[in-house]
Amino acid sequence: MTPVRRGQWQTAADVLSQVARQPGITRAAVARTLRLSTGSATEVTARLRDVHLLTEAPAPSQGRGRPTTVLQAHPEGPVVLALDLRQSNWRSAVVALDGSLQDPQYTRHRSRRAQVVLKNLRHAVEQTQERYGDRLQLVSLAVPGTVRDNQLMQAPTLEWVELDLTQVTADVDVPLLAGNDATLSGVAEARTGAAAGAGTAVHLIIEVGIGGTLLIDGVPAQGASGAGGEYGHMPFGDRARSCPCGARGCWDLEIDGRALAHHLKQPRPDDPVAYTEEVLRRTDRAAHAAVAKVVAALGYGIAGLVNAHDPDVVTIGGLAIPLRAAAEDTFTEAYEGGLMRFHRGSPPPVLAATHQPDGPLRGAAALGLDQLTTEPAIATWAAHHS
Amino acid sequence: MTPVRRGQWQTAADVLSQVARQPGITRAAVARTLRLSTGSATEVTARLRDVHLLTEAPAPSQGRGRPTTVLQAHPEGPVVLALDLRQSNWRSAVVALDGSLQDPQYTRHRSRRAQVVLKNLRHAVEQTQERYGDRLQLVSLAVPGTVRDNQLMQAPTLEWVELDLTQVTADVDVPLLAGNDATLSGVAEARTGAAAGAGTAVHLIIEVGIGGTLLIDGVPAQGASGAGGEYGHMPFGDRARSCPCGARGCWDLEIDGRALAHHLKQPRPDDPVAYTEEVLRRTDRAAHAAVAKVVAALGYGIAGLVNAHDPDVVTIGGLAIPLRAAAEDTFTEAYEGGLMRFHRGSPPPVLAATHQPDGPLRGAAALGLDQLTTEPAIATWAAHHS
DNA sequence: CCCATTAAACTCGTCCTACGAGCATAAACG
DNA sequence: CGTTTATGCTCGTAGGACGAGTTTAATGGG
Repeated sequence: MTPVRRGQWQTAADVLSQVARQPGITRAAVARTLRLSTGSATEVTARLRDVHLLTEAPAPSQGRGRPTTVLQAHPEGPVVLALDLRQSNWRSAVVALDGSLQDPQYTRHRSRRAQVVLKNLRHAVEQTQERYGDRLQLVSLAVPGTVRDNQLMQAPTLEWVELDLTQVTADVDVPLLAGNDATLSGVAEARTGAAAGAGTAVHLIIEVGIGGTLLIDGVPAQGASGAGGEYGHMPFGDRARSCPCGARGCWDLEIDGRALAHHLKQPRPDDPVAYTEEVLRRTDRAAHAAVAKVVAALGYGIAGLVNAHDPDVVTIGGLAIPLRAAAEDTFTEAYEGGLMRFHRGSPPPVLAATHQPDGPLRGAAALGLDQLTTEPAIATWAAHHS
Repeated sequence: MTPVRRGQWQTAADVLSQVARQPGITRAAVARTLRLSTGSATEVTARLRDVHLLTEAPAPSQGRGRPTTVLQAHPEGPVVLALDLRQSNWRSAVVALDGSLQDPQYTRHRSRRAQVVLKNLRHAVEQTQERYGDRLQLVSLAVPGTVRDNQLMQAPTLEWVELDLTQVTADVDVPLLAGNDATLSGVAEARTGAAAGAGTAVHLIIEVGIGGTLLIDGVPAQGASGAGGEYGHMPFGDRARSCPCGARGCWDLEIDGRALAHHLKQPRPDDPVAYTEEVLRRTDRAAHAAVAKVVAALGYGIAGLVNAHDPDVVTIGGLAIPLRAAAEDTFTEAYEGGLMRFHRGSPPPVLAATHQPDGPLRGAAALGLDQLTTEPAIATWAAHHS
């Protein structure tokens, strides 16, 4: 409750950010990267230990010299509850400051009705609150749909309409941070996955339609209301075809199972993901041709995004990985053919995402931890913990 | 040369950023926005005065109470030389910490040959160095072309090939910051123009082709090598048409004078800008139809970018303004028709840029000042000035 | 014209943090 | 077992931010 003095916990915040971004980092390594003197490092870690934010464990010795310690989350430290809502199930984990996941849970939906699912999430939040008490600082939720200021605007896979997600934390006095699952999986890739270390990264994931995000230094460009990253609704496609989103010529329509069905002159599939997997298993010429068309549209669109954003790396996830693998040459040709000439010398690599199923959960965890490792958050926590 | 103590000049840097971003701001206003106590404000300004970074002038009194002061750049303070290279001329101005432009100059190219133009710029830099001495901290250069790590990759309007721009500062020991003119005009709009205050903004400018940038909190997303923002080379267009950039179906080809000529079945114009202005002056049906097609492509593409980035506002400059004005309804129809449904309730406004001719210069100045108002830059300056 | 009101500047004691220098310590190496 | 090496620890110093109290310069009412 004492007013926060400017810069008081600045260095401490920097240290915690390091710990959150590189779990298992040692005290000496942190001091080196932050250019801290050993004296300051001693002081900062002592202070962080005093307020229950960190503990230290002896690090395995690396050659000569006095061994250093590994910085770990304090057993009484703050945590984030990360939730990942998916079409047929949802997952949760409690995340400590060093990024470690505790109590991972996996639950299949019994009912897919919005109110039932939200009630289950709310229950999970309440249980976590009971278990962790004041340690629970934030709930970070990944949702497969367009999210705007904690409101779900549309969720085609779940077939939900507009929905207030703050219901999830209605029973507890903890802030909620809801985000799009594709965006969050991009965060995971940019922090600890295939795009780790990239200054600018583009992440794309195909499930039903294509979603993604632009990441700058690991921070997603979420736009004015958090709805950024709807790359599937850029008009890369045939303007004659209209999209359920309301626009026409959307890239989406050229990419997912619906596009395959169109090329194969079949009716629009109920489950575009399963349909795509089915087509990928087929070995006939028609299936190959349809896949090639989709892969070309993918490579071509990615090239456009590379032209626009000049990323260090592009990461792809979901069905994009098997699709590309099914027509590697077609992809490369479309991708490189769509690039501006000066990019061709060293085109940004298009890498498969490494986190895959737990990307959204990891990303939600990472963005949640970002909130905890800000200076004001730490100062507030410290003020309450002697 | 004394090592910089962490956080030593943090508050001072915050104050200077305020001054640079809001020229003419008063000391009291700065203290309020930064939540500084009056005591701290007194100390910080005194320190900044001592090291020749700021001066204070009495502010016109606003009602009761002791009058405050306006924070201004110190007459002996650091400056940036902002340069704006254009097709037929170049401009320069010396920018002080409070954003004030001194010694504005305007020079028409006598020759458009790269080496001649660069020599003139180099001469201007040298003269500024002679006049300002150590006060000159940075040269910030706007160029109409793709810039990558201070190298010009392509400049279609100037018809220059790859070029090392660091030649401009070869005679002086001052860093160079080169950037694309469209990107920099976007910075100007986001800081003090039509997009002022926007968290996320998209800026687009049509001259020869279409360029632009995504701005997040006034900072352009410049990509891995500074070549971001080439929106003209997203494949929004007809894939059958190939673009001089090497790709196909570029938006560029649907937007500028070359597109108008295509629609009017005329040969590719030498000067697409003049050609566009000419067509805009025509009153015949064919010209109107051609303009309408281009305007539709513009609105449609902007909608795609809005879907992808969810900006607070879109700003347009150059020929985009008269083009839209020539077919307002067509634009609105294409723009709103291309938006995802949930954006239609309140589509981001598409505003005319307010800086227009001096946008790139202002943007270059702003990004240059960003460099000077960082904590390490201030600490270094202070160490050298008693 | 003077004094109350108001907003802001100034002064100063206190607290806090980062730093550096010097010293202590725990491993590996020969 | 001493030397080498990297790191941790202690403590004196310096400087900034803050708050409380005081002063100052304007307005506006009586």
